[in-house]
Parts: sequence; C-alpha cells; structure tokens
Amino acid sequence: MAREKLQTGVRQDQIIDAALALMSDRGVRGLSMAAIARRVGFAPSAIYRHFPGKDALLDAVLERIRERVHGAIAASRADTNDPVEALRGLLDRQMRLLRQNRGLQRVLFADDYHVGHPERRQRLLGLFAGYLDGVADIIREGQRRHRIRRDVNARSLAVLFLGLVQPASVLWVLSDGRFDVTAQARAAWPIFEQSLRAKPASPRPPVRGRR
Amino acid sequence: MAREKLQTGVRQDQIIDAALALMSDRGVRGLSMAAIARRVGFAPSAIYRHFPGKDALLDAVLERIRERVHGAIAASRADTNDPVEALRGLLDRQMRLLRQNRGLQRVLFADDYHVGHPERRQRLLGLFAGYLDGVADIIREGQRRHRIRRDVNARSLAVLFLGLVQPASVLWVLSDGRFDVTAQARAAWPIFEQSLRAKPASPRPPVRGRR
DNA sequence: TGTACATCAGTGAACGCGCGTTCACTGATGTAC
DNA sequence: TGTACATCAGTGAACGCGCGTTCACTGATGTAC
Repeated sequence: MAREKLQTGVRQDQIIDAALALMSDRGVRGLSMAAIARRVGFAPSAIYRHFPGKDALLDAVLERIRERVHGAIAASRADTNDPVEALRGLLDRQMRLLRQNRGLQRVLFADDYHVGHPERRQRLLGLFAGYLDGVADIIREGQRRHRIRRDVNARSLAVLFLGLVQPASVLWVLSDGRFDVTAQARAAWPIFEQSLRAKPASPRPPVRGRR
Repeated sequence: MAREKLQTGVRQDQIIDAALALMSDRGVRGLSMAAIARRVGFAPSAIYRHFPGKDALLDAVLERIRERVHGAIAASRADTNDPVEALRGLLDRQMRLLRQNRGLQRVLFADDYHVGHPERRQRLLGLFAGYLDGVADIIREGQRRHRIRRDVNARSLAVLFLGLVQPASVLWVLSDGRFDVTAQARAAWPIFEQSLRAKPASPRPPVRGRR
C-alpha cells in the first residue's frame, strides 16, 4: 500500500535530518539507506525518488552543515561590534552546535566521510577554508582596531581558534558526553583572549630553544 | 603452492604495518582484509593464522599507536629538564609522527574506528586520557617550578595543547599534504608559550563579557 | 649426517551477510475540462 | 461541483557486489631419533 505522499523538498529535508541524526549514534560508517528510510517512515527505495543515490545525499548533508557553520559565523558578527566579543560568541555557538548534533562532528572530523571521494574532500576543505577565512576576517578587523595583537598572522590565530573547539569536540564524542565541553571552553577562552591581546612590545621573558 | 613461511610474531608486525599504511590512503573504511593480505604478500585467509579476526587486528593497531604516542611523551621528557622545552619537543615529535603516518591520524580522530565498538571506544578514550595525563604532568611540574602560570588547571592547558596539534593534523590530511603543519606549529608555539608564562598578577587589560 | 614425523603457516574455493540500487507496479494528488 | 487523466511519490521483491570468514588441504620447517 502506498503511504502518505509529500513533496520532494519536504522529503529531502526529512532525509537529511534523518541522516544527521543517525550519524550521531552510528557514525558515517553505520549510515545505511535502509536505516535512513526506516527513520523517515519509508521503504528504502523511496529515497531514490528524492536523491539520485547515496553520494548525492551525503553531499546534501555536507551542504546543510556548511550553512549552519557559516550561519554561526554571520550571527556572531552580527551580535556585537567588538571582534574579540564576536569570537567569544562564536565559540559558544560552536559548542552549542556540536552538543546539539553529534552527527556534525562526525562529518567534519571523521575522514571516512571524504576518503576515496576527491570532490567531496575538496568541498569539505572548502568548508574549513571558508570557516577559517571568516574567523581570520574577524581577527583582522580586531587588528585594524588595535584590539588584537598585530604581530601574528590572522590565519594562524584562526587555526588556533579552531583548536579551542576541535579537541573538546572529539573528547566529548569519545567520552559519550561525559567530557564537559562547556567547562573546557570556559577555561580555555580567557587564555586565548589574553593571547589575542598580548602586548608584543612588552619585555619578553627569556625564551630558550631555536630562534 | 605454499609461499615463504614466517613466525607469527613477525607476521603480526607486518600485518599491523600494512594496515597502518593502507589507512593512510584509504582511511579506516577502505581497510579490507584482502588489501592488507595483498600488501603483505599473502592470501587473505592467511591473516587468520595470526589474528582471530578483524576486530583483534584493529585492536592491535590501536595498541601500536598507543605505544608510539606514549613513547613520544617519554622521549620529550627525557630530552630536557625544562618542562616548557619538553612541551615544545613534544609538539615537534607529534607533527613528525603525523607527517610520517597519516594512518595514525585516521585512527585517532576518525570516529568510524570506534563507533559501535564500546570497548574499543573505551580503549581510545584511555589513550587520550593517558596522553592528556602525560602532558598535564609536564605542565604541573612547570607550575611547581614557577615556569608555568599556576592560576590555570593543568588539565585544561593540556587540552589546549592538544588543540595545537589536532586542527593542523586534520587540515593536513584534508588538503592532501598541502597545508603546512610545520609552519602552523612554528606560528602557534610562541603564542602558546606566552600563554603558559603569562603573569596573572600583572594588571589586566579591561575584559568585557561575563565574569 | 640422514630419516621419519609433528607442527603449523599458507592456499584457494566457497559461504553468507549486508548493503546500495533497480524496476515494474500502485495509487494518492492536483489539474484541465 | 463532478469527472477523466497525467503526474509522480511510494512499494517490495530481486539484483549484484564486496567483504569477512571458514575449511579441508598442502607442504615448508624444525626436531627427535
């Protein structure tokens, strides 16, 4: 018997949602067309009315994530005029995103998502590049306004900022939610903030090692 | 025809090496018993003379990685008496490890390795916990000797240290080696070092946001 | 040093399972008249 | 408002493929005599 029929746009959204939710529990590897269909309330073959195949579906999931990440950056910039404050807001937003949806972490940091698919890897790299550009933009603005130290490459600081999120996220997934991401963010942020504002002109403590 | 016969200890090492090498290219997902056997110079069924099954093999790979990571920590501590210098050495060692073997990164940061295998996830979490303990130990020693600021939790600083490595590693794999991990480490280290040494007693710049 | 024998690493064909995908068919939905 | 029809979302059986694993058999290797 044929079940309820819905338009393809609606179904596409449902399918992407189901895929993300399933990846939270089972990771990319455990994501099967059958499981997605079951979650939507479908026969597996029905998915092919809305996506040409699994690859296209995974691409759509990646696109959905890209929108969320870029949305978080845009919202953080819109929230405040202070670049440092914007970075702090972005950190919060990212922690919230990751806590809400473990599937996101799987796609972004699990390489099985892109391995063997060069064009998908390219797209994921583009996502990261876009994210880092966004963060570096905020940092550059802070440098222009003398609120962030100017003796360090904005892009390097952006990668460092990514380092505030990523380990916490990995540990959180690994520990099945027992690692306290919020506490880590609270502890890490002030240190990072001091790094941003450090006065390079002040007398430095003696630094040993290669120059 | 039966090929050359070798002792099981030798073969186990070869199999683990082959698995790690294959993961560099194809990731955890693309790791098949057939591919491993081909690389060793085997029939696939021969693997079962040395490991009860794929799960046991993956556990052995994880154990191999654990040894390398802990070896890196021990070596860095042995190299120097200065805790800060030890951390710098550890950063170098880690970057070298990751550059030498992409498979390592796959196992450590790709969740498909542990998803659906609770006891393996537990073991991987243990690996990270051991790593963080090792780093925190170094930091604590630095705090005791007043070379590292004492107003911050050593464990939080250790997670921050992990943040120096992880994003660089992910970007390096994603970009297929085009992202310059060494340059990133060179840029990130001095910032982190300043954070370690920051004098909390000095007059702080005005900090806005929640306390 | 030579011979008989036990051990066990390696072989290759075959298995069963899961999964992505196809296809002919069904029947709900919206539209033209 | 009612009727005929085109469209297309959904079905379920069946497919082929890849992969982990099994199993009876082979023959190289080391050892006891």
